[in-house]
Amino acid sequence: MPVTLKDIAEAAGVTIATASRSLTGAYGVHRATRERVLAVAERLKYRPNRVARGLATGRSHTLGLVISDIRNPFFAELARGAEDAACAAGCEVILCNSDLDCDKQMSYTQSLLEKRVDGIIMNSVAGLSRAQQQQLEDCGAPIVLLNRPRGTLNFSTVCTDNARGGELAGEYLARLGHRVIAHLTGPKDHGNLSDRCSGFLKGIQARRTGVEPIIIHGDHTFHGGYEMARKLFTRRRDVTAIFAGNDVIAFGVVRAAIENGLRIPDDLSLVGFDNVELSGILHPPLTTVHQPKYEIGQAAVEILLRLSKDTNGRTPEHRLLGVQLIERQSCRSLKR
Amino acid sequence: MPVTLKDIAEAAGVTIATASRSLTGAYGVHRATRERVLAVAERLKYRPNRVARGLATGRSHTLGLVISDIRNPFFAELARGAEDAACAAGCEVILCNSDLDCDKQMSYTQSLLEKRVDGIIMNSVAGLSRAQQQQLEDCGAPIVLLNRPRGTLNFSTVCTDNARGGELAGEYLARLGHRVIAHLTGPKDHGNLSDRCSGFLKGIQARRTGVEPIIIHGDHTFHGGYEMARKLFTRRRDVTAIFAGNDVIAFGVVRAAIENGLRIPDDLSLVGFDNVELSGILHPPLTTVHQPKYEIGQAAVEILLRLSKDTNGRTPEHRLLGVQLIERQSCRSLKR
DNA sequence: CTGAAAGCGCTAACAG
DNA sequence: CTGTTAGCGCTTTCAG
Repeated sequence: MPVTLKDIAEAAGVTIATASRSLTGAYGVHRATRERVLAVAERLKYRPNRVARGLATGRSHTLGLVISDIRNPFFAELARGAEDAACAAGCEVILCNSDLDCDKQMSYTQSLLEKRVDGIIMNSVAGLSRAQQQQLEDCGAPIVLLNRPRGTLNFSTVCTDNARGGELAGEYLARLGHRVIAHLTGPKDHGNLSDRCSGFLKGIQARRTGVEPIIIHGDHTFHGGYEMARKLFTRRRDVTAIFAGNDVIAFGVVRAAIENGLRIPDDLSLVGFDNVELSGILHPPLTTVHQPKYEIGQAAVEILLRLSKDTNGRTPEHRLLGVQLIERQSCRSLKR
Repeated sequence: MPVTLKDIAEAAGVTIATASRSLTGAYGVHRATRERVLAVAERLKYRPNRVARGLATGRSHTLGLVISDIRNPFFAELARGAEDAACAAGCEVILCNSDLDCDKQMSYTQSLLEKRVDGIIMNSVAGLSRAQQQQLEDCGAPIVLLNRPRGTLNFSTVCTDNARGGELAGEYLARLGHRVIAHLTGPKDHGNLSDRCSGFLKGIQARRTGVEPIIIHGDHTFHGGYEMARKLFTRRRDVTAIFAGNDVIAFGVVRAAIENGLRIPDDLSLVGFDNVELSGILHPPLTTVHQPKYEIGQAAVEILLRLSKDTNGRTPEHRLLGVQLIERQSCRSLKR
């Protein structure tokens, strides 16, 4: 049976009120008594019951992290950033894998709210019905989203500048002299990927440079990248560069290229997006747009922590994090 | 202000006791009243406060997962298995990254215990002092370890059969006709890796086959693999095969091989361990020992859940999960 | 500065 | 079958 506040109060010859005050470091306790209490607590190896404390204070010092899948290295890195930031602030993080399934997302958030978490980080609410989104908005706990949703929702957001990232990739390939550039991306309505796509179109400046963009939609997975690339190779042998919507798609492209006897970068230039750890390891090392994944997680937690303090004025906060083109060895210039 | 049990009791014209009984589905409630309560709860969108429930019942329906780093794909997969199993049982998982730092490990478990988690999954307690280990043993909550510690500790364990995995790798390479085989592994005292090493030595059956094993210790990371391989290549040009202690080490070997102009599998055969997703994507696809990562996570949660029920007879449970050699294209036979 | 007492929201005997 | 009554362990007024 764990030792409780009552135990240490008795042992120290005070009431549990002063014991509590001493332990929580509140003002208004004689120094001597506080030290006495602390000593007893130490001796008895007292461990406060945070469940009880949570019930009394209404704050659980716990955050919820609802992502699609922790096995996705992007989210693993993000989760690590979030967890480090939470840990530094004395909070814990509950991990939830939603697979972007609406029902799972809703039931996870429901459970988290029942546990009275101080805030929730979520992938995206794009797939949810309007009613579900509304339900989340007035759930009481602050929520930060990992994309930039259209519409004026009452959520905070942390997101990398996807449009700018796409633009960087487009500019870069156009500058290298590529004139037929394919962009392999995910489904049309995927917020982040769509932003990368429009950024890419802006970046190539087709009117001025005469670059022909080929946009292909598919699964934003390794297999999806592989399939999209395979089809592309049979249809358009004149493509000299590909911008993949993310690194994993790019890896699929690499595989398809190898199978088609295309060499990277000699026959085909390739740019990814994310800069997952693997991208630097792969052969050839992938040129890609770096996304500050760890920092996204950190920022989301910071926002949540701040928001969970002012219970009154909860103005949502929005952060757009910068991107960076990491030039490695998967692209070559077509200019002599 | 969230609606409480009291609210719905009043609205339904019963006491909170019957309300509670109706909601928790306990026996001894008239069907009609139960349904009335349920209807009211539904209408008022009642959400039980699990913190309060936890305080009253002593069970939090929360598990702690203390691993070294979620960015390690091995742990990500394991975490996913654990989370899925927990979710299916109506539990949540708190994620903690310890970096295998003793202090962090202890303070995380401390916090988890203060939150009254129903159980904890831990990487390993090998680095902890005897006193710290003892402290964990009588912490009250069941703990399952992800390795097979020496000594008779009061912990449960879930672990893959590392020795058998090493043996499979050794047998395989010897059978292909390799006669000088290097094993690149981590520090000497790393339980799991040591088991793989001894398994490997058993597998090659040096006495019968005449295989010469070369054991090299280093960092069990990409960089470590790269460094160990580089040194090896300068010292022993007669090595024709390498068994890497894990896939990440193997990736480092691949990189070093490329830089040294060695082709895999033509000039060098390579076997990994773990079968991380990447290993099938890499070029050439890596032959490796498959470890059921997802299942480890699942099994650990199952054990914890079972143990957290019988508060009395808590006999630790030990599970050793099978391994499998996944033959891909990173090895070749030296026999004609 | 410290004690007494009222909750936080829910569960679980124990009566009726 | 339902109500009454104690708590669970801690925080936090409100008095003294």
